[in-house]
Amino acid sequence: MRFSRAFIPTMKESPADAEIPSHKLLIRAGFIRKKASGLYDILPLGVRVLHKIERIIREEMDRAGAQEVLLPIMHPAELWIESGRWDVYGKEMIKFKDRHGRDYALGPTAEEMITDLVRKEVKSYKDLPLNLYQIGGKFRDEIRPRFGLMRAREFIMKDAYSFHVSDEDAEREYWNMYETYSRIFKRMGLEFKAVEADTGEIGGKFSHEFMVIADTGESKLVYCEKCGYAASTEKAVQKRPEVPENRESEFKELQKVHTPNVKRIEEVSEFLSVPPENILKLLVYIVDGEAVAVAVRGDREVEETKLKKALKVKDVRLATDEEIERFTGQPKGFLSPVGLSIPIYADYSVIPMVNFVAGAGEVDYHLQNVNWGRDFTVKEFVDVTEVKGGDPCPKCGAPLVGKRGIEVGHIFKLGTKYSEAMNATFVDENGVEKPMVMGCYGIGVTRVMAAAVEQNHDDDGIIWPYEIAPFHVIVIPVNVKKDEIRDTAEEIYETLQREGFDVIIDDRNARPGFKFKDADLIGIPFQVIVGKRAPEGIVEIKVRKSGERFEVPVNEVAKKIRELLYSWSCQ
RNA sequence: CGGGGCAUAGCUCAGCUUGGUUAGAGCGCGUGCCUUGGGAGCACGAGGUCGCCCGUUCAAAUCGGGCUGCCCCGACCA
Repeated sequence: MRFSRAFIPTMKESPADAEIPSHKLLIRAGFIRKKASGLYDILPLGVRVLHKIERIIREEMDRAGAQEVLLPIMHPAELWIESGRWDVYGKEMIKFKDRHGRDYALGPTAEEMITDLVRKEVKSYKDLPLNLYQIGGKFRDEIRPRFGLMRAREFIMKDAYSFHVSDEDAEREYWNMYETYSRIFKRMGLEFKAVEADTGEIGGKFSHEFMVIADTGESKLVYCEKCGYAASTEKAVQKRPEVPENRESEFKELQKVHTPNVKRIEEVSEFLSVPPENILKLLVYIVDGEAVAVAVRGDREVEETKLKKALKVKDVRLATDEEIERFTGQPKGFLSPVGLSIPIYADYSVIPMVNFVAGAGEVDYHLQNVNWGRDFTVKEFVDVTEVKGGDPCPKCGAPLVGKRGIEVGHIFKLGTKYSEAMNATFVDENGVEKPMVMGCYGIGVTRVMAAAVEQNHDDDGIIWPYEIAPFHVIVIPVNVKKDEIRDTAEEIYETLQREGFDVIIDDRNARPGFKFKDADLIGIPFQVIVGKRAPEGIVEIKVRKSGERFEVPVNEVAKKIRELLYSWSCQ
């Protein structure tokens, strides 16, 4: 590719509506352009990266025994009605009618479509297992598209669905996909972590998310370097503490203290010189329409996904100030568990607490030496607070590491939810008809591109991992008007291409600084700079990632790049 | 959908508070000169129904109302 002919519109300034590095840089470096909220044009450089990502996915999926298909993105409503998701999925789906007035949707995911295909064609256990995948456009009318490609309304996804005769076989395939995904993200050169995840709407026994580690990630995760435990904070569990022996013997007398205008935990902590760990935080939640109190240790935060699961409810939200007063008869900021009329669920973190501080149920007063069991009744101890870095691992007790991540892959065991709803059955070796057991496995292809940038960039621009870079090498003649420089650059360009590298030559008649800036911004791993020493047959290789520079003879450029690549792969 | 903000040249933004000549700058774009190891310089030039509609006024980018689009904060997810 010749830069002078390439459609690579770079720019010096970031668009005003871009917030995070990947969004800014992908636009500045000419990979994408915004069409409308959550909709992006993918430009040639972007397409090159996506193709590379897709190629790795295809190779690994095929190797794992999956087969590629391509289903329509326009889904007939009947299938979604049949699975019961036409209304459940609701506003997230783009729905429309054709000229005959029939309902359709643009597919946000394809369980129905694939199940319909398989139920029609597969009747016997002899045809199972089956793992089918596709790579293509998906549409979700997100409530709030944001962060560029990270949460777009139209995006590219690899979605795979597997069908099995038994739960055991579905589980075997689940772990097959787990290994496959690990290989995929490793090959892409990304730092990632597979974590236990909440199964959400889909349900099922377990599920893993694949997170690309990045500070700007929307998801939080914790992992244990000692035993390997890793989980999304929506899922990460706390070990249930033992109730201390003879705790009653430590109980002190309940006391009411005047705490004028002291509401927040930090304020209470400071005013009474009590650490937050010995203050009870009481929150009122509306769960499926009913008010409940949730008690947690003062330094902990409620994780609503866990709360939802622990209480086995669909909807969870914090009560408004008005609702708090109405349901508890107590003022916000001084809520007391003592004499509270609504049920109190207490987090595990409350179990070991003794003689703690809590609100007194009236303005400007707190209670000291409060004890659960004596002063109020806990309806149930539940695990509902967010696990953080530093907390003990629930498996082995070692301190957990906390990180932020970008969810780029998710694998689920679906069970028979869709096969039962849609009557996808097979006949087993005993002639018995059974529903197929399913699994599903997604990778956000466009999101991977954004995540890769989020994880690999610096002040000058993108730093692509070699495997998914739009080009491996950019050849930069510093002055195309000087024959020796231009000719040497052209020679290197052709040689590298012949040697199998993806290479672009910056043959534009521009000043060197201008070209260097573009090369850094676009993030091509190797820059071959052809300058002053070209007449002596010496050029410079600059490594984008490290900034290292090497002077090498013209005929050893490919060799040197190979050496560098080899040394990286050994790390 | 709730809360907040923005909308002026391709991009980033001034001007608006206190209405009044021909609406500006930098970057980018075109032409010429000059320049070639980190987004050079000079000259000339093109480019705008000031998001849309309604209103107030002798007069609206500027004041008021409505609409639309976009962004940020919460519930969703690859």
